[in-house]
Amino acid sequence: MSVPSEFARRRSATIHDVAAASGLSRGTVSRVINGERYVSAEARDSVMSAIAEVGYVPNTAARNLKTKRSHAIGLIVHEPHSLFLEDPNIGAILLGTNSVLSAADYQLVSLIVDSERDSDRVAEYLRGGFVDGVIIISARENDPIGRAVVAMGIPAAFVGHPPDIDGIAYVGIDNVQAAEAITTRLLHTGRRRVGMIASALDRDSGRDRVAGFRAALGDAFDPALVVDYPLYSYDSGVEGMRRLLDRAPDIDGVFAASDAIAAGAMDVLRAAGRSIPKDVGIVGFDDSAWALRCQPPLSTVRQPAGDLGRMAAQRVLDQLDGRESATGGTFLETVIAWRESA
Amino acid sequence: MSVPSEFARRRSATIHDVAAASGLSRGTVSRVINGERYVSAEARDSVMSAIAEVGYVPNTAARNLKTKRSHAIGLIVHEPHSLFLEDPNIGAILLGTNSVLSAADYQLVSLIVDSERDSDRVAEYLRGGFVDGVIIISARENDPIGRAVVAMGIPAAFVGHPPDIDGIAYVGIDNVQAAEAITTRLLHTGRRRVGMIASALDRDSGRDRVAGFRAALGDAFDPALVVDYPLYSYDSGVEGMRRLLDRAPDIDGVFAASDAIAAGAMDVLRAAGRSIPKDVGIVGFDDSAWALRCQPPLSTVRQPAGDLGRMAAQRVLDQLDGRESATGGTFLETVIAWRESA
DNA sequence: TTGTATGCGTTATCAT
DNA sequence: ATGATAACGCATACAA
Repeated sequence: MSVPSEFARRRSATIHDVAAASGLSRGTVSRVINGERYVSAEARDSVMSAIAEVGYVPNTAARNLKTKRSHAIGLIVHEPHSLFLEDPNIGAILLGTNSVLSAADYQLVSLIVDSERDSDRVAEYLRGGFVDGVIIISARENDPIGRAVVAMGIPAAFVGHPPDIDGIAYVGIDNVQAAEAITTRLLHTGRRRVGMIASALDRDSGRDRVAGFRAALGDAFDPALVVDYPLYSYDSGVEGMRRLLDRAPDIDGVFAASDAIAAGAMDVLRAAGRSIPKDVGIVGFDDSAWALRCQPPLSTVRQPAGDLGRMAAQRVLDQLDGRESATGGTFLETVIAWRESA
Repeated sequence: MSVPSEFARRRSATIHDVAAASGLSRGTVSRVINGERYVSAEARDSVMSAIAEVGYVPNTAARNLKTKRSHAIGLIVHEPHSLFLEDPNIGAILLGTNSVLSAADYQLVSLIVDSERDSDRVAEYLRGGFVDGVIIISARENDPIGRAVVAMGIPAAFVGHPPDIDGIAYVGIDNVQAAEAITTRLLHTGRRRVGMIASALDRDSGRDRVAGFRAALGDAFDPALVVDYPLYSYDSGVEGMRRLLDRAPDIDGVFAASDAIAAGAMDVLRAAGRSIPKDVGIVGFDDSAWALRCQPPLSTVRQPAGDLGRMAAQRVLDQLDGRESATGGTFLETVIAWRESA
């Protein structure tokens, strides 16, 4: 150990000091601070000026201890290193969540899980009463934190995809419907041999996109034209497009399970001398920063990431007020951003 | 008001319960929990099993109230909406900070400032004793939060660029040196007419990059070949390159103050029929996701964003232990990622 | 080595 | 409408 910082030593004004300065009791001061009824106008005034005079700020630790509420809500981001830096939706979800919580006077606290150790510490943090509720994005199946949250019964909402647990609230998009819609539009441009580069088949989102693709194709569906990779990455797109080209040189349409994948696929197509969209039409998923950077700009499914965040926050707030039970999914509409790649 | 959630009502086991279950006193239990000396092995054992038995978890609010420490450190992200989503460094800083704090068993708590209201609430949050220290990225000059932090004397470190306040710790890169280095390398490729698209001249980082550019050019510096725009964006690159081409059709080298700017400039150059790097060499700054997406890949300055985050965390930790005074800057080395655009 | 007692700053329940 | 007082769960100085 060493010298504690000067900050830690400092004592700031308490209700006690305010009471002394105003000549009223601590009870009355507390009532004024919490805006309760049954306080005279004059009492309120003198308390207010006493507060200003002594520079009082409420001590949250004490208040939390007493009320068992922290007025803070945690947002747990559980992404592997690389994806975290690349995923365009995380930032938007964050901002959306923050806007709703901010309006309700809750403090958003984001917690990053980047290691086993983090996982444990975050679980501890949650149990410590630092937060009244929690939003979890991109939970894995079999996630220890997810299970801890359920076990504790803390108000929560998952965003991204439904977890493998019952009795939990979640918000997401309808991946089946969205995939089917954009594939259908791709078909309407006259494509005959359409393939898919799928990804993350260990998650509902990944599986559902394949299901939608298949539904759109109907009888024309050919399993040989679907390849899949674990990660929604540019590299997966490169690999996948090569395989697809190998299997079906006459391919004229591609549905990529993410924009990053589409970007990789497009570079391979270009290198193979195919022109887009003349020879091959391609569509993606996410409407991320990749989409506009592609040449030509990519047609893609827009995820309402901000709304996802807002909705998740709202659902936690509702549970907090006992207005809602912690169960069931909410699905938000996606829209297709139709550009020049198909 | 409405029905409070069931969670809020729940009471979990306390030290009291553990004491009862183990037949020891609350004091001894507390000592075991905090790993203090002077506890017998048998006492420790029975406390441990009692903890497991009753499912005890420490109440952080109570502990904070008593110790005046929260073992949490805040990371304040103060970026305008759009930049927040685009800036590639923020995620890396976040991860770097988290790794150091995690190892020291501190919980990182990220706070987003996205509105005036947020600003106030975050200040309140800091005063509430939720965090023992704070890291602030991309603070503005005249930032109310920055001033609040200084006024409270809470251990802090700024990352990104030095604030306009004295007696504060900050970490950053040497923008002058980095800009000079990459411009020099650009000149060594034989360029004669080299321009710059500058940005954010209201911040040190922006001004320093111009200074470095100028230093590298020496007598060859021509003010007419420097254009500037408020935002480090793709659009600034498009605009800037058009102006530069207008003023100096014979331009053969460009230093863009960010990768996004470089990307915009490259698209304009291509549209104007200039080949890169044959006709014009171009370099950027940041080594962001843009750099690899450019055609050809962009030569650029790599910011050690992860290290910046780690260093900032370390400096806060040092202040917390009284090991360091809260003042002075730390500058980290940049490296140049030399690719094909120049 | 262990137990006892006190206080951290609030809110909330009583009287008044 | 206001004032006294008892918790909240913990750490710690002191006594044993």
